[in-house]
Amino acid sequence: MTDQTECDRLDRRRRAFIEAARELFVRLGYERTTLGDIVDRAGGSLATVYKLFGNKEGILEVVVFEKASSGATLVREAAEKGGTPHEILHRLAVSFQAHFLDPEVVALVRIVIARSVSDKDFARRFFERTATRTLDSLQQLFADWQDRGIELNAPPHLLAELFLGLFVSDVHADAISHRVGMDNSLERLRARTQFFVMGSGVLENKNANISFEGPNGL
Amino acid sequence: MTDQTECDRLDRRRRAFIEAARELFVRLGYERTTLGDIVDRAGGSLATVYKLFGNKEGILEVVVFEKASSGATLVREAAEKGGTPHEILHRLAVSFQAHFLDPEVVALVRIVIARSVSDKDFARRFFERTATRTLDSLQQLFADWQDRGIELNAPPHLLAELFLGLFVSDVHADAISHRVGMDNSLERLRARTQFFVMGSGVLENKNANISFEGPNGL
DNA sequence: GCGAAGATGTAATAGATATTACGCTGTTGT
DNA sequence: ACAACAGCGTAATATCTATTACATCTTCGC
Repeated sequence: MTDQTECDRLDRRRRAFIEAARELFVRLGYERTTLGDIVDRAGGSLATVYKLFGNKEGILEVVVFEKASSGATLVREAAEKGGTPHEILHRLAVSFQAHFLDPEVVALVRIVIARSVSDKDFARRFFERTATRTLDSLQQLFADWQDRGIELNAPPHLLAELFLGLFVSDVHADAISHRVGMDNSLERLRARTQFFVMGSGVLENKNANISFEGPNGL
Repeated sequence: MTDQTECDRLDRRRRAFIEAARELFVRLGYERTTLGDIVDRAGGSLATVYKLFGNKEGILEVVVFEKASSGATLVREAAEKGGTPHEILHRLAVSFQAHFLDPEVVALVRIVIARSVSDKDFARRFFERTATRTLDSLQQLFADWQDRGIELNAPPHLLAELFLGLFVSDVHADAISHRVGMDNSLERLRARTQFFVMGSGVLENKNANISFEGPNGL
């Protein structure tokens, strides 16, 4: 038994199951997707599914947490490019919108919410790895700005909640209404960034240019 | 057959079924609640459930739409009391928070989202009767203010979305995380209202006092 | 009290699907 | 080429629950 080839073969199977499961979960939801469906689509056999994932929950766990990333990376990237706070916030808004409103992400959120009733721990872990981390990293960002002398109207953690809330409320609407009359125009996004800039008090620091000289542990 | 007493008897049964179903749906979710559970808790019999509601979906429909009210009434009430826009918005924030974060409402939202995958129309109707109506009525409010000479930073419909979003994002967080570390303090609410007041530009109209002399079709 | 309409409780039906068991097949390393 | 073994396909199991059917019991006007 050459471990390498074995591992590859199984790994390919594993990938196939995961892709198929994601596709189906997204389209039909968790409950309505049967293990039979997954096997039909991925090839292979039920026995292998059970060997690899233990049970149906096991596959869901893998599918969800593979896709569930926090926005921390996006925050870092937007901040690293520098510019005025307003510019940074707008960049961030663009990438947040793209990330959170990705139909696959929304579909997985639906599934997590549905499961959260019977498996609170699962949902809590999901929340932790997505929202909580993103909030922390936003809070860091605002705290950094404050340290650099930018005046803010509210404590960083409140601003973090408010900024993220701008997008979460859209995710929620999308999760329920399945994008009826959803407007994702750049205009709308700009208006929201503008609104946040005014509300947070960042506006008054219009000329502050964030560059990278100070110690920056973000 | 005296229609009245018959009607009363059936009605009492109907109420009992609805209450029991709501209690169970909220606690266990829709899928995990069996019609047997409902009958056990409400008394009566399966046959009567089918006579009254047709099938399991029928009960869900009634339970959900009985509880799903729009915030339009809250908007009207808050506006009618008058005061500065800031005061009105704060009153509104208080009642919105109480309404949207009611655990039963959140639980029903979870159910609607879960069902939205297989029954988009159901979810769309829910969205229509809650979010859309509330948005319309907020938009009205802001448009009225504008007509009375209050300057706003953004068009009324955008402000309506943003104001409602302040609460929807909390509902979403609650729906997933089941209130771990949720802060519903009045301080936080005040900060949010303040934030909105700044962002919307209502602040600059600090002295405007909304009274009721003009035609007001809200 | 009586009789009929309607409610009740129980049990049968029927279909779905997670999970397990098992014999078969193709691959792999020698 | 071959022996061992991992994955395959199928079928059986076992349970669960919406829905229907039916015989019995209540209720209520008369």
